[in-house]
Amino acid sequence: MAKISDVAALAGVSASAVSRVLSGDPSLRVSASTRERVIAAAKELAYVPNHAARSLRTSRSRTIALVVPDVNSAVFAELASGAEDEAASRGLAIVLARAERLTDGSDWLRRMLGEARIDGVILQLPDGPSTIDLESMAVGGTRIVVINSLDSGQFSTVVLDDAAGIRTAVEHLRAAGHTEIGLVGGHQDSATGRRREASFLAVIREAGLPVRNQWITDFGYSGAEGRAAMEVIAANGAIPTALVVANLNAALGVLATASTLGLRVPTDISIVALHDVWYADATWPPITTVRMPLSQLGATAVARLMDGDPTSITHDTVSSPEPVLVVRQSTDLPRQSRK
Amino acid sequence: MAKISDVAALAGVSASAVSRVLSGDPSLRVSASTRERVIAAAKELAYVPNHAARSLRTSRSRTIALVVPDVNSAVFAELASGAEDEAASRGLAIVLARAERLTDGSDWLRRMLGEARIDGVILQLPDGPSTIDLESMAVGGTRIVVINSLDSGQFSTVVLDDAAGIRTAVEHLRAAGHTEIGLVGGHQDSATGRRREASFLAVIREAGLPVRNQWITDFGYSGAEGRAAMEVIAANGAIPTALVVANLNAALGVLATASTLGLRVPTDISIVALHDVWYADATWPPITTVRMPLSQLGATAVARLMDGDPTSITHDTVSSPEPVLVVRQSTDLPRQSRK
DNA sequence: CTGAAAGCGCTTACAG
DNA sequence: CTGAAAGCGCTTACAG
Repeated sequence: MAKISDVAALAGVSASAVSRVLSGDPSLRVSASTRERVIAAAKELAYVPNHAARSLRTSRSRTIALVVPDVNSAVFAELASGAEDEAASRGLAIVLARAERLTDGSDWLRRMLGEARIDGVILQLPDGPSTIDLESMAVGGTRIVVINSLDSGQFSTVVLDDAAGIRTAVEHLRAAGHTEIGLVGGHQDSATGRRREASFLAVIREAGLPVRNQWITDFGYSGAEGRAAMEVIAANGAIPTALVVANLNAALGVLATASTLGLRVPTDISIVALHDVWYADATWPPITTVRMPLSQLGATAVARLMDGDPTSITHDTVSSPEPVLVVRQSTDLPRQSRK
Repeated sequence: MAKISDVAALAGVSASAVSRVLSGDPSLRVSASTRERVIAAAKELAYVPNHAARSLRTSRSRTIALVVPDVNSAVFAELASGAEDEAASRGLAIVLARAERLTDGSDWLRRMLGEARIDGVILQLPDGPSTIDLESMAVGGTRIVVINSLDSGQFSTVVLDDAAGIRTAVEHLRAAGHTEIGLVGGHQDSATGRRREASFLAVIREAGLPVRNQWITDFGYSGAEGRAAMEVIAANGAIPTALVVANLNAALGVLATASTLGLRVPTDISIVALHDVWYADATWPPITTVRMPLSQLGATAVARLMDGDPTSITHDTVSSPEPVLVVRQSTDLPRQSRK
């Protein structure tokens, strides 16, 4: 590959001048013709600055890590797309890693940071009790943005507007006439889980609807945990006429177990889930969801990571575009209003 | 962060010695006590070599790009996991990119390569007519491994054993008594599409079963294309008693459209799809699949990219572990043998 | 066997 | 306003 001295030689100027012209140094006053010669020479040689050299010189890698608990998750693909687009438009590369690289005994992130290979980390904490030593990550002033999990604390955070999502789901059910509404929620030792449950309780109370503890579970967001939640709720006799499921993965488990238990959806129980995915049309019944702005979450996280003062802590909520209800066939009128 | 000269000073040796001890240079004969002092000093200072400096010196970035057409795809998550594990065990980082970064007008990959930011590329071509200028990617001896698409040509390739997968699917159907079997296949201008169709025809003919052109479609692997395929097959009057769907995404579309058209699965038609996903239990009916070794595909691609002579072209098929049939509820006896 | 020195390709204070 | 020079932190041929 051509290097900067090749461009300088072809243009008949110094390497310094080439660097400054190409980087758009505003303090540079060079004649228009010189500038053009430099640009033409760079183009002719298809010059691209060597990343390692620039990185060594500037101490910036222009690379960030995206660390997620589960590449399989319903939310990952859209999140990653949003982050990737924003990163690409800024000339950043995104390195992919699963959260297990962060658990005790793995020095993956420590190495990546120590090697100065990444400038920052976008981190989605796993649901449930954390096995990640967050403190030890805050080494050497590393920029960290925690997404879709924490919403306060010593790290910058970006979260979805969970309250708006939950409200959209509940209001859809209320509009259909439901008054007995349960929640299949996330772990209460994770911030999203607490946030979504608190939002749910607030909306239900505000509407003057009954809150029944046996209609509320907090097993978590996986399909298996959704199954467990449905089993527990069904075992309690008086089951609600509708469920809000705080995550689509769990909702698939809820659907499967409802079917196994002979509960017809939506005839016996209506189900609405947070997060829309492309295959929601192929579940049975096709599941009604609330589409959350995951792509924007990813993009915002990249922006927060790179913009502004690295030492300032910000806590953002992505509230635009608003959650959108996607009505499919898992929600209907409540049982008692049928005949 | 500590640098090599800090370690050298603490250990009382030269930077050269530190570099050689830490990199395990075999030609180095240093006293055991010196070696220990160096290692102890590096540990004490938590020394990690600066990646940019090493990269600049060695002209190796120890980073590879994983370029896939669709992060949303049913196959991506497992593929990425396998690649990531293999990469992490080799101290490589994986940069994520969607194939649209490669289409005309985008110079993303050219930049990444030109900047010497990546050592190689694992590339899954999009299904359908290629909009990617493969030739122009072969710049500066870049290592490229094309996966799950091409199986010959000027680039090294790694593919799944599509023939074994298709055979597993067909034999499951034959064992249930099906003789009228169709294929919902991929585009015939993509290599996987051709490979899977050819395998299907070979197995069907070998079994002495009839081949009917109207039972075979080649719309592609997306959910929407699966819908179109089911519509076309259903419109043809004599529909087969079973379908092999060459990709799970398409199978979800097939299921949805079968339901819309009033075709009961598996009572009226059995469906078996290539690729298993975690949410297959939540489709309706839960879909019978053939699990392909996608994780191994990813790992093998990383190995092929990094090992051996960069200029040699290899064409590999991942045939271990073998495709595994996962029987769920979308397959049953054929219609006529029911009563 | 070990260390001093060169050099990878940039950017940027500094001198002219 | 422009260029020469230093230096980012490594690795490795070379000299001793």
